[in-house]
Amino acid sequence: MWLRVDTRSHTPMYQQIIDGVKEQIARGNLKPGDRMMPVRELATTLSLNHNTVAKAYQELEREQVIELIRGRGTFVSSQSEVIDSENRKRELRDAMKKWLVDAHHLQMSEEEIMSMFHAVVVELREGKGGDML
Amino acid sequence: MWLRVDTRSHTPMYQQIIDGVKEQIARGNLKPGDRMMPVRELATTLSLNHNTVAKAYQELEREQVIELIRGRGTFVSSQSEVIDSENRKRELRDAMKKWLVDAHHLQMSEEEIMSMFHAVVVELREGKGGDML
DNA sequence: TGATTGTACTATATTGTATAGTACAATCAG
DNA sequence: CTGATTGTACTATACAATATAGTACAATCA
Repeated sequence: MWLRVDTRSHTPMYQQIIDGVKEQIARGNLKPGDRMMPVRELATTLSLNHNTVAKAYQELEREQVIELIRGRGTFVSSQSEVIDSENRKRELRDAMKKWLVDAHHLQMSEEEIMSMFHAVVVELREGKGGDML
Repeated sequence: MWLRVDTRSHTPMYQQIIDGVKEQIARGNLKPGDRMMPVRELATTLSLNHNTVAKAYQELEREQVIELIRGRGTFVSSQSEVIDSENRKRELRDAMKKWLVDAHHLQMSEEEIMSMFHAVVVELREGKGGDML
């Protein structure tokens, strides 16, 4: 079906859910208005506690990626974000810097870095067959 | 002088030290053979416990970025890494994917993404005036 | 009404992070 | 050799983040 979490990973499970949902939206596998799995159902599917899933969903709502409606369910937001974009772009820029520093430490040339960058761009642009959600 | 840590940040202080040292090496402000601050001195400078700094240094040594010599001090490694590069490149690729998904969620166009990417590359290439170390 | 769904608690356990203090070992300058 | 410096290695402690478990409540809808 869809999302997988890695229990052994160092990144928290609720964070993995957040990342996975965002990725599926980015891939177009989840579209605005789509209804998502209920917290309890996703929890049992992933062998997690429903509170953990709820935490992920609530963070996604805080970021305006999804909308939580009690009694009805969870839906992908129609205008996923827009807000807060300046702050988040600054964070993005910092993340990119850190990424490049690590790449430099791997002695990657600018050409190597560029080609890896483009490869991932292409993978995301056409690869609907993701392995996450 | 050099490195700063943000106590309120969610990223661990020892991790901030690791990132900062790597960045300074990437910038060329720290060169192979350079002697680094002793753990106790850096600890008091940053108002941290010496064990926290030692942990950061030991992780940097594990990654072969620096060399720790008891009684003498800490030195930037002459051949900083090379090892383990395949695994680390895979991690890098994953990080890049996550980054691009986030960028997509900020509704950044490929052109915007590219220009941010290049801006950071240039900043790292010529910007000796970093604010970290 | 009854099932489903999100929400909100409390309690508990585990892990990562960081501090504090102490002690030891290797190195080097004097 | 002495003494200071430096990295290393413990123990103990505290705190926060993460996750589980269980329960209960509120809104929605068939």
